[in-house]
Amino acid sequence: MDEANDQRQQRIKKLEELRSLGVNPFGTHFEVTDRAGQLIQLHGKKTKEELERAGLRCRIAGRIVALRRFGKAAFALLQDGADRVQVYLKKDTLGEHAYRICVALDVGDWIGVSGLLFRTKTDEFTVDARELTFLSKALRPLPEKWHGLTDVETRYRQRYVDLIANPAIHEIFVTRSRIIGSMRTFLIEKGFLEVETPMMQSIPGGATARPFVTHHNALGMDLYLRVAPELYLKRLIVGGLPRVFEINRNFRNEGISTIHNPEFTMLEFYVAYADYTDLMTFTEELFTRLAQDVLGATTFAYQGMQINLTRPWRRLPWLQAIREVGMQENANPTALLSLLAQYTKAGKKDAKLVAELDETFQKIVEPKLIQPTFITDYPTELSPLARRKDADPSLTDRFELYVAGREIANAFSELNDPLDQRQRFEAQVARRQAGDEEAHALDEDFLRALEYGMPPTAGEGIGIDRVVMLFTNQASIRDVILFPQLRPEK
RNA sequence: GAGCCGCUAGCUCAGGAGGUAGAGCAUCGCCCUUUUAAGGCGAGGGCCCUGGGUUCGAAUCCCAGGCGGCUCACCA
Repeated sequence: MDEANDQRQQRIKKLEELRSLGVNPFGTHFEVTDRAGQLIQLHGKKTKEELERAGLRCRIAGRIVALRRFGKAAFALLQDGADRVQVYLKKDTLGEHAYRICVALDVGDWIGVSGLLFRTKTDEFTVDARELTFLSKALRPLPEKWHGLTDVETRYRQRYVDLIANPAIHEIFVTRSRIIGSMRTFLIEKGFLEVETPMMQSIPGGATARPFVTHHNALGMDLYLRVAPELYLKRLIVGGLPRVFEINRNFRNEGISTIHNPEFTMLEFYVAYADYTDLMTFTEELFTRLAQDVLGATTFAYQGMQINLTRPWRRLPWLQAIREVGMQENANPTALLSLLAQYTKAGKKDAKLVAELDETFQKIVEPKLIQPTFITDYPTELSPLARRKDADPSLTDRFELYVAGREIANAFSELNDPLDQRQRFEAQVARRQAGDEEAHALDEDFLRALEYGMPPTAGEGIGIDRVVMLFTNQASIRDVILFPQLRPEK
């Protein structure tokens, strides 16, 4: 009945044919001694004659992604990881029994082959199969060979098909892994200890964001998925671990967009005895290293912009950025000037003015920060966990890094004065009571930890998904997350 | 959450002055032992996202809903 099952029915029929040949369509083991990529690298340049003389045997496995049949022979294109190699299946060579297996093959099936390397008449590097082992049957057809899979919804929902059909997507996630690997190596080289802190927290802290709530049955209590690991990592600094980092998921119960997924990956690291200016240098070094490792260059294109990571990067105080960029871009410079004047007069403590300036910054300044820029000296009002500037306690020793008009990192000298931290928490609690669901809750244990003494410390968070977007030239965060959040089908 | 756009065969897409649906690839049958978008001949395949409405008649027009994309709002 269901015509969606038409091709599926055909494949089930072939599956039964395999069984009748004594072949298990879902096998267990195949000794792989070669990888397609290796074979191509080692022997792919050899001439027809060289290959013939060498008589190289190989044993590979993979998925059939294309199948060109003749009467008594066939060419199968085998996908092995990121690489593809052609296999020649000939009745005379394989024998009657194995060739009957060939007849039951479909695109999508997994097979193992051992054979000899050669070149065809058309000079294609090919494995001439001597043995064929059927490994696993695919009951569903793969997307079409030229256009592949383009439907965005299917690509996200059925990422497994996307990965099969679109090699470029595969490549993005290889790059993602390399970026994270490179970060980890860099940090470990610099003497950091990798740690893991709670994802389930009874008091969600470390960022201004709405948390997800979950429930622990045995404890009979609600828990929150963390919005940031910050407060736990600082407890470790108190505990005497001078350099720690964590690469893990954060969860924020907020809107979804091309740059927001409810769960996202964050690198946070903390350095005792350092301040935020040290971290600017450190960040430049880290990104230079990443770019070199992943792209082999420190300039690259992102969505039509040419990004140049050459050091040093611009450093621009927050207020100055608003004044400079705001005056160029703002449709109403007079209003902005009066806003800035009011703010200065109000002793920089007026929460409403700060909020207005913050809005101006986000709307007008952010999109203009294309080349890597450190925006420094954020108002204390906006930075409840950051150390105050000695010269101006209304501002903090903090920076955010912007690249391609987007916030990539946030860092500051950590507030280690437990009494000041208590006051800041209390201010947050007041905002929470006034209805701000994103304001921090007061974490008594964190304050207790600070009272044991935290050395001067600088800490930073880097949104890894956004870094991956940058280095892989992707416009949407969904294209750098394997399984982005979607509503359920139906 | 709001606006705009999309949803038709397994995949990629046509069709949309209203008359119950087409192509290519894939599938199935026959031929074919060096192809690579293999080829030749033939065939089958559709809850046209869902539910209402208008109409003699709806894939097509109207309303509501679902899912997705983009933009905006909020955030990293």
